[in-house]
Amino acid sequence: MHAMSIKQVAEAANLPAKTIRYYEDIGLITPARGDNGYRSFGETDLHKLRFVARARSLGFSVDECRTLLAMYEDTDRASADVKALAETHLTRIDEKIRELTEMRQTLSHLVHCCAGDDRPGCPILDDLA
Amino acid sequence: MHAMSIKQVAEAANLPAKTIRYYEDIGLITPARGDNGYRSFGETDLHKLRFVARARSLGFSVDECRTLLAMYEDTDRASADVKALAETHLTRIDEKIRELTEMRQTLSHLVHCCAGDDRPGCPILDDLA
DNA sequence: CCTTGACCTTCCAGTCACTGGAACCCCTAT
DNA sequence: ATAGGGGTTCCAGTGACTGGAAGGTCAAGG
Repeated sequence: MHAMSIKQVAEAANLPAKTIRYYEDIGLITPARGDNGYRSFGETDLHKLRFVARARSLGFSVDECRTLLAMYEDTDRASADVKALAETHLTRIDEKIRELTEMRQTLSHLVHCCAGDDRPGCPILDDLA
Repeated sequence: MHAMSIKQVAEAANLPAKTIRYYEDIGLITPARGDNGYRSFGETDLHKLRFVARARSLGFSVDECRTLLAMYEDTDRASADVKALAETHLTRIDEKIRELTEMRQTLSHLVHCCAGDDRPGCPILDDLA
């Protein structure tokens, strides 16, 4: 038994303690409690937290993390289901990249056109207006 | 005088009426009021709303839009100030693109590795775990 | 035994930029 | 008179935390 305090598990999962309490609040994890009411995290909790942290870092929403966790625990589900979720997410990422790239394009053009000196005339503001 | 109702100005600025009320709430615009208490938008209001809509579409925060509007109205300010703001924002965009591209990279690799059939084994979940 | 300090607990509020909805007012046309 | 299509306010919710207040718990040191 390696029961951990919230601080220890936070360290181990590389997540703020606040976030871990929040994840319990929304039912992502359900750590045990000691006699004093303190949370007591086991290996399984740590594993889940790391799983979620990784998925979050890949941009999945917390709700998707919940689904992914459920899929991970359901050893019978088809890999196609996971793939579908990941592909949807990939599409979303591509869309965001596209939007940002377009912004970048326009903005970088404007910045390039702006003298950036102490005179008032500014093509950036002119474009916005 | 082309006084407009909120619906008309919303149409003209291509913004939801709700958003325009919100912009008034936070002090971005201060439309006049008619005898019946209805908002009455003039050309200046429309111009500001379009300005903000354009800046928002380039990814500036609402607070930055406020600053940009102030800069636009201050005919004495240096173009360097505007450029600095835009460059900071550009850096932020680049950073986001970088993050998303990294996510995309990892995720697309995983998706590619996943059979996506009715068997349970899935490299995507294996990576998360 | 008492205190100090580090830890833990809960709960409430705030973030950002809206968005939805309820409850109500105004105006015109039928 | 009523129906509709405006308008108004205010309150609550979104996502994923984050900050802070008020208070409980525990081990070590004086």
